[in-house]
Amino acid sequence: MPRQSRETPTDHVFAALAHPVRRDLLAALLDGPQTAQALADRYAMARPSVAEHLKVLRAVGLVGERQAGRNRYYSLTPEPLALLREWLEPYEQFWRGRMSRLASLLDKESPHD
Amino acid sequence: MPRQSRETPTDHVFAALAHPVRRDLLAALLDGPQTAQALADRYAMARPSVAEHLKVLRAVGLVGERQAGRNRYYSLTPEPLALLREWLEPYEQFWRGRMSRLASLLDKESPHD
DNA sequence: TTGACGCGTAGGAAATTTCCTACGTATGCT
DNA sequence: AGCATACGTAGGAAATTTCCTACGCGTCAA
Repeated sequence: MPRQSRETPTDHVFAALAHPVRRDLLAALLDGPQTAQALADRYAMARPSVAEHLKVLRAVGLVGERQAGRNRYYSLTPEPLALLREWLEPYEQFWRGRMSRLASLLDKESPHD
Repeated sequence: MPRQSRETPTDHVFAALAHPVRRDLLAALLDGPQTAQALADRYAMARPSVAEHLKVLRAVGLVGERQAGRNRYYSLTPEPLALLREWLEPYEQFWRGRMSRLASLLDKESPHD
């Protein structure tokens, strides 16, 4: 039974990115599509473990797969990261608000420096 | 024993943001500093559980605390989210690269539409 | 000083995650 | 056909996370 009944796509993206290995896999795919075996070699990890992580990434749409003979190439599809950027927005706004308040405070303390 | 010997601040920020409750707490703190009790009431969760989550957020620098008599107010300090934005950068670059390749491909298919 | 309240943390149970080896299936080479 | 290789997934052990109640400390009001 899941802990939360309502899970948003953003929830899943954050969960997928939570694990360092999965972020490493995404970074590796910046170099282009690769097989699970190649990725496993690169990170000194058993291939089935890598496959599990890739499954998680695939479920949230961060990687795609393409079959080529007996090889399967995984590729980066970064579109869901837009959800992360959207999530960031109110916090950056909050941050800018604090900065400008700080600036005007400093300005009042020592005006026209 | 930790799973990885080298954990970066970015690792910790991602781990802290992985849990929906902790993201909810950050969102609540956008409204201003609040006590653990007030946050617990807001999310129908026992106060000690909220305190644990706040401790995680505090450890990565996403919240600060201010003692006021017997109350302790937690506040949002969003600076560490800059690490998240930095992490995003190569993927957005990758994305833009794909978009422009797609655009030129479409342009070649039906030029000067 | 005494009692009520807000707080953090200890201790532990339940759920989840992570990683492995073992296995069965499909593909390509000889 | 026969064998080696790449693959996904099952099954299970170990570690981690999450959440609770219980407890002890500090603070305010009478």
